[in-house]
Amino acid sequence: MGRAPCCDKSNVKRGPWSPEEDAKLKQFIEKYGTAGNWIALPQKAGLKRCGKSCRLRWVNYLRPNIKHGDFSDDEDRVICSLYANIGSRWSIIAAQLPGRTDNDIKNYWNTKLKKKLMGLNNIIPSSNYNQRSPFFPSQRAPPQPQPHMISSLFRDTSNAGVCNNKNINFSLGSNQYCDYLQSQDRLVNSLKYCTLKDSSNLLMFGGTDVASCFSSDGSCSHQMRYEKEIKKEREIGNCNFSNYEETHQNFILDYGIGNNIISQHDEKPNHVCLGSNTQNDQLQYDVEQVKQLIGRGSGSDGNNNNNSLFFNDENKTDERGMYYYLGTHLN
DNA sequence: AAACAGATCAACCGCTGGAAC
DNA sequence: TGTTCCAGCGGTTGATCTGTT
Repeated sequence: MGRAPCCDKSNVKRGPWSPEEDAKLKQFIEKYGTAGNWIALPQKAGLKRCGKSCRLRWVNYLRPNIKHGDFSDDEDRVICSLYANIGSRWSIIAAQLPGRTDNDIKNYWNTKLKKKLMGLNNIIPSSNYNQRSPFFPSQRAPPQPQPHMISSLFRDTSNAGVCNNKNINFSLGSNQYCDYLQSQDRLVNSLKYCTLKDSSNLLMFGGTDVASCFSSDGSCSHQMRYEKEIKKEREIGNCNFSNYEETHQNFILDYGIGNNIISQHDEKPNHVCLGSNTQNDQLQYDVEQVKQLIGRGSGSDGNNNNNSLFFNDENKTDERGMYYYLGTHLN
């Protein structure tokens, strides 16, 4: 049994709003507010519209101080930086840009900014353009700017010592990628490359293999995960990854499948946990060790560039058959 | 000038989470 | 604790605009 519809769809007007409707809605809200009930508002305001439609019209168009068009370079940077960090959470991004709506930013990203970045950013290996994704073999991987690629646009080479900064934040995550790993019951060097840092010293994971798991909508993002979400994912047994406890300088990086999310970060402040299928299988390092284990790579971003750092504890990564690359674009 | 293709963006849809009961 | 309702969110659609042939 589905939910009851929010309004009688046969009795409400749809499509573009007329100036008269705009005026009615604006006048009503300015006089009475929304009274916390959008569903009841259209009837009170004398509008033959769905409450949702009214809300959307107000929020995206009629609300005071709305800005449209002409995004500044600064706004571009904010959008890109936030997208690199949190992905397509447009309402959060919009909250950082006064006067901009989530809808506007979403449209701007999808129609202009994404293409602009594609044009500027040559990180996307050209060989990938006509290559089927190894993770989604049946799907031609469309070139999409990925967060780690975007970050590289904002690199600050003066931060070359980012890995020595205490604010290192490891992040890896992509629902599609996780779903894939889970459904295939397969770990494919889940940690591939960690490309870049931006001015906030954020390290984002990405790289050739991960970047090639594009979904058609480009939503294969490598997002920083918040504790709330981690908990949720733990609860549903999904795999996902990172957490950053600023208070304790903790970093947890978990590539596991199923019920293998590490949960002991509160117990071991200043530790980095990599992996695991079981807690015994974890690789644990304190922050100082991590600093020492990060070295320069010799070309492993899939683009034949000598531009990666790597996190490499040979004793342990060998037995696990993987390395941890921290790719950067340091020249 | 007409036809077509691609770009744009306002609006819609379905889902989710939280509040109220 | 379970159910219902609603606001808000992100993805998608489709009408319109703009550029190209």
